[in-house]
Amino acid sequence: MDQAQIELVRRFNRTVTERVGVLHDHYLGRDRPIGEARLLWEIGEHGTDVRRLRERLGLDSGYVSRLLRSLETAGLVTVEAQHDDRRVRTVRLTAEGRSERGQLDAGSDELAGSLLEPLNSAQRARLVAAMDEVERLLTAATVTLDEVDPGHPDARHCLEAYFAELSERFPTGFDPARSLLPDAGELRPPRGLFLVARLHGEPVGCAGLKLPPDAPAEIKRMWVAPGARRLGLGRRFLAELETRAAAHGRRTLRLDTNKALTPAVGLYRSSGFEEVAAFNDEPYAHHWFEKRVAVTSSPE
Amino acid sequence: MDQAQIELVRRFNRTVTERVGVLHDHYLGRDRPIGEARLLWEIGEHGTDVRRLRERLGLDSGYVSRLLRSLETAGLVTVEAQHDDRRVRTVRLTAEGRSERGQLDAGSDELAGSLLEPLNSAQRARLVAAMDEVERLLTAATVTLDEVDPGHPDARHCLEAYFAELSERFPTGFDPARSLLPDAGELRPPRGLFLVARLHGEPVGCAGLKLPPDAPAEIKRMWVAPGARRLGLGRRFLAELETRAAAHGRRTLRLDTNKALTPAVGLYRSSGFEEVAAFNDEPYAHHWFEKRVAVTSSPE
DNA sequence: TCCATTCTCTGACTCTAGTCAGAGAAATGC
DNA sequence: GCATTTCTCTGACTAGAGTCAGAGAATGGA
Repeated sequence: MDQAQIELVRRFNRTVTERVGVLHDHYLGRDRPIGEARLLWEIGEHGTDVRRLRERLGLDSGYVSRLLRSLETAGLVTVEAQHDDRRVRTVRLTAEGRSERGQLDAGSDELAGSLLEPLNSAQRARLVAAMDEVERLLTAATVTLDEVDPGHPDARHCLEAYFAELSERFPTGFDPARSLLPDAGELRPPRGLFLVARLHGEPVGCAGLKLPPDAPAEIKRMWVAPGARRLGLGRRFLAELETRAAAHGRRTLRLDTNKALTPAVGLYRSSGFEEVAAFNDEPYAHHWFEKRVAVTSSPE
Repeated sequence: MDQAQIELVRRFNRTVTERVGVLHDHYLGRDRPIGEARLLWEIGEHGTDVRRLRERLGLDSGYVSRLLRSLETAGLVTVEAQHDDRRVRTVRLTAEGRSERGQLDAGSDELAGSLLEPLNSAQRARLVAAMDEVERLLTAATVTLDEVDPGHPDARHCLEAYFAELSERFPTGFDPARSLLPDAGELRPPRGLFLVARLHGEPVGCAGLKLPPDAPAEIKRMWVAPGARRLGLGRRFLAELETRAAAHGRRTLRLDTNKALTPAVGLYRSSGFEEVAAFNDEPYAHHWFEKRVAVTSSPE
């Protein structure tokens, strides 16, 4: 890896942690210890059960219990057993707790403001744009692609969202019954595979690959959640599927798409796909693409 | 301040502290507690005296003493009295200490590498560029401009560096005796003023303003340290001097410069200065600039 | 019905990261 | 030469942030 890049990243880490750290202590580290503050924040407006809280923050059960006791005696939260399972306890903010949480929120705003405050408006705009870029790329780096069964809850979640989006974006709506839908078996080994992208454990995208024995590999149902767009995930799916198709000895990858999905069409073209004549009669397709892929040395 | 910008900065803070924090713990937080690690790092290759160490890290003397004792018994440092002032003690790394410090260094490199590692090379380049921008702008925001006497050590430090740079950059060299040098009194109230820019307390730039009673205000000796360039400091000096000239009731600001200082010439033009005929016979000047400034309502 | 499991809580610890008050040695000012 | 200051060190604390080993209540499954 490039040493100059490493050096720059280190400088960035140093400056950012120093500057943000100092301001963090100033605006947020005043009265309440950060353990309690984090908890207060994570409880949220509508309350949660203790178990989930513990899981999200990765804390010891005894420790959380003690923190909650302390918040309770300070009158910021109420803890009570759930009536359908009296082992599980639910935490809720009191009015006072809500106000304290609001103060934390305001402190975060002030922190952010004080980073921008000394700059003129052109510099602010540049800083914010660069922060956005850093944030997106760091987030992109934490997304994982995992092969799952198309029946997996995460896969189904993505597929439902995908169909919902199609019926919204296609001017004619989208009726699954009219489309050439692969049955689930076609996207499951050995006849295919299905990938789910996850960010912090939550599914944020999917893509399927059909591997028919007598025809080119075919990409189906590629979708990225709106909140996870602009992370280069589409391109990453394509690269991953290409590698996997090659690993299965396929030399051609193809797909069809609807003209309403403009950004997708652009993605395919810029990823080396070339438009070809219709290779199926999918009623919702306007474009058909194909790409030659390099065969890897050791197909599985 | 723009709420959308605030929101973005908050997202940035959250993502960066989370991601960098986790990796920090993973790569650097292993055996040695961070207090000791920070100290080990700050001692540096060539050793320092305890007082300076304490000052740089802002720690209690008792605490530092204890940390040093612990590092000493671990065989990582030696502490001995300075022979010219036996109250002051000097810390030096042993071979073992140097190796441990090297490991911290390597850990920092690994941390930086692991941020880049999951990305493809185009994304890496974009991330590094954005980090550089963020780093520069955050650094720029911590630079202060203070009015000081031109005889102040920080002012003299800057002026020496300035002259050294001129004699290096001018093809003919630079001989202060041949130049039209304002005497120090001209850059000191009431006949003028002198500004020093400081970053973390270190002087990183200067600019003087002459305020002759019978002629336009004139900028002299503007300089920015090489390590502090690209922070918009030149532009900030100009804006500050303009404001101050206006506050003293001046309607015109002028300056002369040498053609070897190309970036400076560009800065003046883009800051609204217009080239005019020579208004003095400074032998080192090739360009003379002037700008009309708006008079503020309440001149001091 | 009863045994295992799940969930929360309590008590008893540990380790960092400090703070504060003073003691003692060395240097400095007058 | 003596008082004052400077610099470092020691002892005695504190608070935060956890960890670990059970105990006890509720629940679920056979």
